[in-house]
Amino acid sequence: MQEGTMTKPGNLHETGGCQRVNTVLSRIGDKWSVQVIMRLSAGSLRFNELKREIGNVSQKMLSATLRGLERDGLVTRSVTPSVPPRVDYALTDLGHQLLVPVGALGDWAFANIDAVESARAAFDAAHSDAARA
Amino acid sequence: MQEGTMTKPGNLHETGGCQRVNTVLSRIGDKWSVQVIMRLSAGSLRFNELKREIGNVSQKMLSATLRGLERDGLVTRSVTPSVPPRVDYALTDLGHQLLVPVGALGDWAFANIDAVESARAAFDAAHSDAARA
DNA sequence: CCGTATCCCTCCGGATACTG
DNA sequence: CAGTATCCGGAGGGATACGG
Repeated sequence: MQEGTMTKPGNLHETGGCQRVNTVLSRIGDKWSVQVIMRLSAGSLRFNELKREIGNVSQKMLSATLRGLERDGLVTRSVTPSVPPRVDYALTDLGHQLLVPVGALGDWAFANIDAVESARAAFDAAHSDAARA
Repeated sequence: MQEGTMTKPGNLHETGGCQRVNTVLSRIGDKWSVQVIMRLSAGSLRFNELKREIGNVSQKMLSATLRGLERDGLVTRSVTPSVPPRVDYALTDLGHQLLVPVGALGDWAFANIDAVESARAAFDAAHSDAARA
């Protein structure tokens, strides 16, 4: 982490910055955005290809997620007006750049998921101690 | 991003891994976790210190967030049974390690927030074109 | 001081059906 | 194929009041 940005106590009083950054974090945290970004990292995909790959996502949420990502300038939506219509989604430069920190986070999560899950198990066990000495 | 983990197409079929990783991403994405982790990066804080620093968080959400982080093994909760009671929260090793990728993401967000916001403005303008030629 | 409990309301997200 | 529209349940999250 760098000291010169939002992590320094000196500018934490600038709450506006935290709020704005939070809007980006919220997008990362929502249920499908990361999945979509990951799938598109290999190249552009059509709507139903995306839907098939992710598997358990509804059309509603997929289109909503894609619209959100498009709105944020992270993916492009290319319509080919043929019959049947064809729509391709791809990452923008910004989207590819986002892939770097998101990938780092994903790698951390992947590396530490066992630690987190065992911590959860321990915590839950310690707090359901209706049965103990 | 590394090729060897969850980002490789070869193991995307292992949906269980994605699901598990998603639980961690959800914690990052929730409204207060990142703020708390950031504040605790400088050292331990008491409940109301934390609450005051963040400012607009309710007790309910702060305690819920802290319990979640504690459950995941990211923060510790130290009770000093005095009168009045004193409770200190601090990052665990795992929490400090998480700070690295989270900081990277925060830095990305901070660096690109302008691009994202202008993309949003452009998108919104293009889609509220009830008034045009 | 440090929470928990309750109420209440909004938004997320799934299922289904329909349109271009 | 690529969505939109509608309905609906449930989780998220704020305000307030109360307990240890």
